[in-house]
Amino acid sequence: MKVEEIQFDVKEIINNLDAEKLEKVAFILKTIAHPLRISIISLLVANEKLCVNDICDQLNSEQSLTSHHLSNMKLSGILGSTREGKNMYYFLRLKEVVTVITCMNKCELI
Amino acid sequence: MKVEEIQFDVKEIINNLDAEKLEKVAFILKTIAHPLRISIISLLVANEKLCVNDICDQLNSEQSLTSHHLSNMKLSGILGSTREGKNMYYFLRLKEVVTVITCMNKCELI
DNA sequence: CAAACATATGAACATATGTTTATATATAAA
DNA sequence: TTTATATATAAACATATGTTCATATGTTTG
Repeated sequence: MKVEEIQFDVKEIINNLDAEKLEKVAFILKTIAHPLRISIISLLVANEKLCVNDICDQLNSEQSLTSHHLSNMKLSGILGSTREGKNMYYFLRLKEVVTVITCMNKCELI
Repeated sequence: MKVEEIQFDVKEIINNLDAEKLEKVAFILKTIAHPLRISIISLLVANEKLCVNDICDQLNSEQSLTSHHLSNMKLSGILGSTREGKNMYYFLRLKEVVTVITCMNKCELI
């Protein structure tokens, strides 16, 4: 796909991005734009669901900090959670996040 | 494309996202994740280059605020600028941003 | 060079976000 | 029902970000 074609697409796309949608997009981007959060999301893309301990172990992150980020992302609708015994399992709300993840990897950065 | 296929792709993708790249991605996302900034970028996708006044007029935004955001985005490498007489023209560094914009519109949000 | 125009910048402030520490709550197991 | 385990939460704090206002800088024009 050539640059001009991409650009044309983008122009089309931009015309359909009303202010309200822009704010939603900004909101979701801002919510995941943090290294630890992206790492968490990465894990959850690969794993379907994980409990807090799993995540802390794999990322070498503190329990409390991790929990804070998980709650925030849950509040924002990025993640869901479900309790199983002592563990709280978090999972992706895929529809909203997968395309963002996919996009991120497409970005050719710096 | 079915969800399972997308998910498979994403798993592949995630495996190639090393920590360094994650931070870069987080950085660029954070930089553009703001309504005014996205609006500015929208304009610049549609227009190739615009001076500060053009942008303020079209977005009904304050000169100083707009200028601050423009400088920040320039510092982050999102935008470039070039002076022509009294005017300072800003433009997109397309390679880094267009795919992000394109992605944003694909996100089916809330 | 003075005035007008376009843009940038610094200071002050408000608000949001991220982090740590300590502690509370929920569940399971002894 | 006490203890251990897993997670959540509140408070305090540090830092980052966004905004406004006033003013400085750069450029053109008279």
